[in-house]
Amino acid sequence: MQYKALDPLLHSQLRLAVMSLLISMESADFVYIREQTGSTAGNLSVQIEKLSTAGYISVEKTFVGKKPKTTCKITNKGVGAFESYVKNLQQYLKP
Amino acid sequence: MQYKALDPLLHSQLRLAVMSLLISMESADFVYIREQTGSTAGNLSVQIEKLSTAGYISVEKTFVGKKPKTTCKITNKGVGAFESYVKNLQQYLKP
DNA sequence: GTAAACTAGTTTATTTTATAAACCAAATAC
DNA sequence: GTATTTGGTTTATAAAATAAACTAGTTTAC
Repeated sequence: MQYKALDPLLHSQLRLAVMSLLISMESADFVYIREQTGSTAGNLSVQIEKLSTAGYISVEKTFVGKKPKTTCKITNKGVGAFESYVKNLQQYLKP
Repeated sequence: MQYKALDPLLHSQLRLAVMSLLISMESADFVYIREQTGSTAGNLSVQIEKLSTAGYISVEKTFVGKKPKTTCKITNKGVGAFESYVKNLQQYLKP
């Protein structure tokens, strides 16, 4: 079979966008990711939780002044998963 | 927002594989597509129906000898949709 | 100072999707 | 003839995405 399976965790528009953002920066906070992806907070919360559970990102919750702040970072595992997802996906895209 | 929406009809592993196959050949029949994509007949039947309803592919049912044969072709609309899907998706893939 | 609105999320419910299982009609194999 | 295979479709179930509702606290406007 020429079409390799695509990691279902990454084959989701929002989760892929989150990973795409995080792969190109050291870390990003919840609000920033929400703005960049144009997602709702609820949806983002769920998808971040999934990526975190899978070990693709790490999530840290702190306070900045009196406001809560959720900061996300991609993990080594996440980088690997993203890279092989992209590699597999390329098969589908080139004619 | 930097991440453009990905056509949900194409952002599905099996439907994308079907479109990927069809974009590089004049036509392909059901059995061939099932083999190449490694999908089950039931799943493929459903996804072909969706692509057909969307006007992304055309489906022709004939008989070869006494056996039924379902032949699929990508439409102009389908080519356009696939190309813009790939274009939008690239944003997510490059760091 | 207190009511209204806003921030930063989480949780729960609903809708949609993907997948699997069951089925059907005809053909071929035994 | 009946068992199996072929080429599918239909229906049921599982999983996912999304939206709506809610929480907990903060800031702003009177």
